[in-house]
Amino acid sequence: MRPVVTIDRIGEHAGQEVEVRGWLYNVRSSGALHFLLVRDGTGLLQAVAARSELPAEVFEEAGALTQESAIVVSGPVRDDRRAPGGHELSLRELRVVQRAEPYPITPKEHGIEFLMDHRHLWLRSSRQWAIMRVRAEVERAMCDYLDDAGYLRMDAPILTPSACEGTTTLFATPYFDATAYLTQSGQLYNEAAAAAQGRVYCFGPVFRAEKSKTRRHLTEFWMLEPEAAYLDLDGCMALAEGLVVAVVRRVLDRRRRELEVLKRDLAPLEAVRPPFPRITYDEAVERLRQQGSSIAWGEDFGGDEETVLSRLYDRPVFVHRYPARCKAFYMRPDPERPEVVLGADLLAPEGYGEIVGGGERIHDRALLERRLEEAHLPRAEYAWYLDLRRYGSVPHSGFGIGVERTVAWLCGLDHVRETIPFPRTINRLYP
RNA sequence: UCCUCGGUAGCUCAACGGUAGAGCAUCCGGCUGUUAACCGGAGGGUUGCAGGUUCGAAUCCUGCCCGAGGAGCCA
Repeated sequence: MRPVVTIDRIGEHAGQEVEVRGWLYNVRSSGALHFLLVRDGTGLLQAVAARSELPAEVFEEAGALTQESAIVVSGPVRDDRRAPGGHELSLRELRVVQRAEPYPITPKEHGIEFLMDHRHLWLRSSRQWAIMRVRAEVERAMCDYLDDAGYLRMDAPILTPSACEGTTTLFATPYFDATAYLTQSGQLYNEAAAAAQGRVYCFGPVFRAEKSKTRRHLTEFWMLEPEAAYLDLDGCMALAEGLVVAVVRRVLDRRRRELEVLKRDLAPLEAVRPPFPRITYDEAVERLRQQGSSIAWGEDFGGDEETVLSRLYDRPVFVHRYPARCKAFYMRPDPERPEVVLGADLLAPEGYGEIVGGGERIHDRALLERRLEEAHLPRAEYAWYLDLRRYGSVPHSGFGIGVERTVAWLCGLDHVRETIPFPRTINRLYP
């Protein structure tokens, strides 16, 4: 009986006759030889059809196959240095499951608009294949790290009654006779969850209706958000540091082949070891000015400032104690310096900018009420949130880490839109 | 919302005031080790839309639509 095998394990079957089920990635022909490059989702395998070894009709059919036709090939496996991947299948039988129509994505260059219009097909090409596998590993590594650290996954709602933080434009959607908003963060619900379970995290899509058109923005993206009771800013930074180190190590360990497909320089990733530098906002402003920036104390950092700062270090860098006016209403002011908050952002190296944002939340009810008022947020909609400060309120912290920005950094991509299967941007809702 | 660049064959681009072209893809033919294979041939166009200038517009002008990069905003 001929075993059905996947290409990633083809090397275990050298000398054996096997069957591979997949799609034709490309075909090259040399008269009496056809080289079929077959993909099956686990890798690429070259199958060779030789005129001298096959019935004429099988040989003809192999040579006439179109790109992305669904095929099942079988024959003996050999080690061959000339073949991509080092293994090769000598074609004995060919079954055409479906002959593909002329495939729009040819082995040549294409523009981003065309590729995004064909995202459903583009995902089959080897770069996108590699990115999706890195993304899946990043998501698993993040969850594994928190699970191992005693955090319980407890997801937050996506449909919410109001703006979580009141700082950003939200997508509105009809909700029976009312209006619901797509969540921009699970943060507030996480605080309720942390009071119930101690250490929690949520993981899911979040939505921003900002008309941002940059390499680091999507309207729909995925964020992992841990939150823990009795955790202070230092503990919060230590958690983020441990998480990022674990994710980088895991990807280097298990997705090295994919990073090679992406031609990612591994040296900067190998350098990601604790401890990460921790600088204050004050120090960051000073460093920026040394670099020629005209930023004034109190201004938030834009993409340019983040890029300049992150290039000063060979590993991710924490910037903590931002001016309160730059940050969300719930961030806890530093008791020793109320004009700054006990929050921290983590900037990824190589110019990738912010991937983590978080810190201590206000646990004092009166102070929180005051901050809500200053932010002109409707008190009624935050009644439940204020309740958390009435019943066993404790110091607590948490952060959010953006999956797409993390993946873009690890893969060395210049835009986050390739890190999510079907990106949603200001002018793309299709496919 | 603002700034910059762009829209020509299915795709990537050239032609920049004087007969719309190339490579890839498709189809036909050739080639026993191809690596985005290569070689020969064929088909393929309302030059984003509307108006204007001109003997003549893909090319110059005006408006609009669409996209990309960036700013702002935001994470």
